[in-house]
Amino acid sequence: MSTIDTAKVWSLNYRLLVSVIAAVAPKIAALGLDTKELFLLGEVEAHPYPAELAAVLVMPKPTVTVYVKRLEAAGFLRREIDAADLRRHRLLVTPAGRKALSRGLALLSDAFGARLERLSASERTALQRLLEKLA
Amino acid sequence: MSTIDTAKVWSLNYRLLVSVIAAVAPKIAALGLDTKELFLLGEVEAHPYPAELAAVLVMPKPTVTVYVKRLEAAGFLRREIDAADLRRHRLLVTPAGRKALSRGLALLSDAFGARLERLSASERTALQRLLEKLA
DNA sequence: CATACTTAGTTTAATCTTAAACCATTGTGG
DNA sequence: CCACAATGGTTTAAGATTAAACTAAGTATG
Repeated sequence: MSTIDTAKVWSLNYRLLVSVIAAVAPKIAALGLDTKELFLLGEVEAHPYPAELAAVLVMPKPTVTVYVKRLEAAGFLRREIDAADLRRHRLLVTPAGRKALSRGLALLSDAFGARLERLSASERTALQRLLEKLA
Repeated sequence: MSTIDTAKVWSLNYRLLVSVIAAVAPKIAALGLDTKELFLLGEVEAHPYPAELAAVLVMPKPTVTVYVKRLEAAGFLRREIDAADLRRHRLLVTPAGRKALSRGLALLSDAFGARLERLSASERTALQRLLEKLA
């Protein structure tokens, strides 16, 4: 595959993601969540500290600070100072946060599902397998 | 695959893109280009009008205005008023723009190359075809 | 223990992005 | 023709994002 084609595949993939996410954004917003807040909330259980979230989500620390503040204000997150290390803020998803998270993920899933209807069943299976190989 | 898993696959895919792009961004910047400017420049030949670019790249018109201005200032793009419709600005990639574009795409291609090496040649072709259908 | 070094998270200030309103031109129905 | 809606593009002003500098806490070294 040529250089140009390789780059094209990825910019296609990128555009696909951006457009599907843009399409669900309003519905996610209705849950009281911004799309990126949703992604962040989805990683809190696995990575309960802001510094870890910044690393995993590939975003700068100040951005995490802002999102965590908003999620906390919205009641989707709580924070506790880690007794063992007073610098660290352990984050906890509240029940309301868990509910919003699962609804948000369902919306995302639906949105991608709709797009996937352009493909046949076997094509969908193939795509999923390819993405899993890459991710 | 459950709802949650579907969403997870796509958010993983999203993160993959973001992190690889973040990794090449400095090299692309050395060409005098921002990543998004590169994506835009790459579509100018196929879609030579700002309104079309906004639609294809899933970005608001004012954003296109800004990027086009910068690309023009950098000498990568020229614009002509369309004789047939005085509202339209036809965009043209300059030789310098073409050079920067192909270098930028090569950088992107290198960065994604490692990932794509996980796939066979035929799998890569299949992936491209599937993404084209979806995007 | 001091001193210097690293890490967690925040603040501030600058930059990037974009919604809303705008102007100019073109298309259209009466 | 002539309102009037639609389209292409820009401006402005507000909001989102983030680099740089900072505070506070922990770690390591002599």
